[in-house]
Amino acid sequence: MSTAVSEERLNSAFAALANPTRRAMLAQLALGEASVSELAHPFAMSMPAISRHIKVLERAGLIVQGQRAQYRPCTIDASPLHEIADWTEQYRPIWEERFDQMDDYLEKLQRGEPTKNKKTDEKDPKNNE
Amino acid sequence: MSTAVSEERLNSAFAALANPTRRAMLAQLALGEASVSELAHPFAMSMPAISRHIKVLERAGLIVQGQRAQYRPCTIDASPLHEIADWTEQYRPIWEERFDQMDDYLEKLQRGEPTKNKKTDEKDPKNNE
DNA sequence: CATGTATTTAACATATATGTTAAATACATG
DNA sequence: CATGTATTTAACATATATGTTAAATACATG
Repeated sequence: MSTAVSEERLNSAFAALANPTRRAMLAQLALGEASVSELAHPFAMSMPAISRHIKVLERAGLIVQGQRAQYRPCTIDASPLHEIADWTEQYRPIWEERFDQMDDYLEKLQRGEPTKNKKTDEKDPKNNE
Repeated sequence: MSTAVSEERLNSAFAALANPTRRAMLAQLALGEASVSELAHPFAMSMPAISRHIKVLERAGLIVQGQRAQYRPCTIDASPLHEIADWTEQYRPIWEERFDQMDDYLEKLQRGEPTKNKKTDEKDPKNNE
């Protein structure tokens, strides 16, 4: 029951989130279910465009689309966000510059990728700014 | 000194991370600085392709590229990852299904987007699985 | 069942992403 | 300075992303 976070799932989730319209839609869905038209409302964009943004979110597993009369109510599914959060947290020691806590971090990385462990003895990651 | 996380920065960071080659490069850079060729090594891909992946990471602010003789050593800059982590954390109450803790969350969202606060009274976000 | 409302699909245009090979550039060095 | 090593740029091909308008589909309802 650990993290079977496939590369593919990260690909599609990151790609879906790279678009501000889709992030705004997610933000709205965080407030509760919404129909396609409701999701469309804030945007100066045709319905087909909206519909496709929704499809992208759905294929990324970020939303689920139901069916109620002629409406397709959308609800958020945050599990891909959870996966992204976990993925990102691996790098926390870096942005916090806590190189002492890097060990667990390196282990985690190595599980996913047998890199050949090079010069980790560098200390200042931004010396040419 | 709060979070001036522009939409643009999120766009470029998410887009950069949507590619598994680039995520693998970041993972390697987390182990320490690496040259372009070193970053290229794990991949069956031409140098120009590698070079462009690096440019994408650089434009997203995820790496900084130096200059040492004919090498362009790359170093990670995790701040966009920090921003993504922060952005993602907003949704934690949702994937943890802690709707009681949703309040702070909603505030945060509302700051970025004056949504018209609809039916938050729904409880089961995945009723059609 | 004709009509209205909600949504998707088709067909298209354009931009961006991702890769290639060949050539250019930049530096180090005998 | 000729040559080798590292990297980028040019020119190109192809796929995917993002948007449009027009038409189709699906359901509700007088």
